[in-house]
Amino acid sequence: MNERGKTPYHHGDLREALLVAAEAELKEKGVEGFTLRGCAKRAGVSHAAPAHHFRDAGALLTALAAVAFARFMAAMEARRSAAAGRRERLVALGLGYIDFATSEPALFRLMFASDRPDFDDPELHRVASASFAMLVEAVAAVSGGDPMQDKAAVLDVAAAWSIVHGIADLALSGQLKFLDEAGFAADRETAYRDLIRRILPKEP
Amino acid sequence: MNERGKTPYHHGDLREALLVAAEAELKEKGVEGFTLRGCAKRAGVSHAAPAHHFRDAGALLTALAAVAFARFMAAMEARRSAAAGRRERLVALGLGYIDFATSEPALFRLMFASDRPDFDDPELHRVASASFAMLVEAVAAVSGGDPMQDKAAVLDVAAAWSIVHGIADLALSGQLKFLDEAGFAADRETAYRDLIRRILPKEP
DNA sequence: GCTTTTATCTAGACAGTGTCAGGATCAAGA
DNA sequence: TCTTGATCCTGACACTGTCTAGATAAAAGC
Repeated sequence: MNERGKTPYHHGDLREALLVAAEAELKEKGVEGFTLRGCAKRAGVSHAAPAHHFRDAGALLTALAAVAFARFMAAMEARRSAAAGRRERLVALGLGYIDFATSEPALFRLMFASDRPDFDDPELHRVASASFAMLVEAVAAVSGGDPMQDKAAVLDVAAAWSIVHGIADLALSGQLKFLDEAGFAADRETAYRDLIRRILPKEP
Repeated sequence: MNERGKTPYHHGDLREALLVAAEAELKEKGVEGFTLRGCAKRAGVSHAAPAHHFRDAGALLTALAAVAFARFMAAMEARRSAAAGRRERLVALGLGYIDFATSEPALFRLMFASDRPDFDDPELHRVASASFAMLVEAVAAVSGGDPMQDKAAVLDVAAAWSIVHGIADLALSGQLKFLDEAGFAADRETAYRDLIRRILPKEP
């Protein structure tokens, strides 16, 4: 350590600092403008330092995608826990999905529309599967059947995921602006709610 | 021209050749691995030659996205014209949407999940709007109201686009494989059809 | 016909990128 | 104290996109 606040030779927790830097880099430059050297500069470290913590740029993005999935699940959980009733909890889960996509577009693109992360990575695969399981569980609570056996329940899962993912991806790329011009500017959420409810299995 | 088949100094139609090369480059390397120099090499031309036809790499991808939208519309039209009945024609349009996404994943990503094309470009904006209009028209034929005025009809458009886009994007990134394991391997199309039908406005 | 203009393409250079090799620094254990 | 291993830096390499200057050929002017 250097006693007078100067930058010490060893960072302390460079791995964590690089993840923070990578997120900032991603938000500012986008997935396609992302730069490993830029991350190193943000973390105040030489351009080759990241290699000691991440094999290459893809590995850093893989780790970042993993923490993004964790926050993604938190966003869904936040909405779900505030809702009452099985149907409303599923709708809330979808709204959380959309919340995350629109508030963290860069991370969402990294997770669902990029080839740079290694999706065979065990940790990333784990959190991605966990978020999928959240959805399956919420759908099962509504439709009744076991979504991994009952053919109709499988379609319920696909329908729920597709409508929510479609809304999220289109909203993220600014392609649902026509909703505002039609009077949904004040609260798009009402519109989203209506859309999600359309695919729910019929009330018994 | 050089009479004995050697490469002439002037290409003849380099602009078109670059678009072909760019498509091959995109399919092979993906949006994030796309290289302008690689396109030049594929077209058998020096690395700086493309500058005379496209301002920069983004302009080439913008032009490519425009031709991709044209083919996108053709894929939807092919399905629609083979279907009978207003509802079935809308479903068919959606299947064409999904057809294109799964058969041309790189182009689809370029069109809907990339920041590299300039979507303010007049030509690109034109074809993108045209494909949107196709969808609006097909929905209007089913729901009755004017989708740009009637609030309910606007939601019908958003619902149709979202479910179809969601299916397309998830299928493209291999995230609907669970459908196969549930018995839809033989014909996913049946599953897609069922999903799209769920969001259609109720039959009168 | 011949010259001049214009469009097209090549060659070379520059800064910036990811990654590799070799050396410097420092904490911790022998 | 000395050695070991982890951490970080400097320098280099082959690439990238883009800029410049010059070469080539087709078209236009006379």
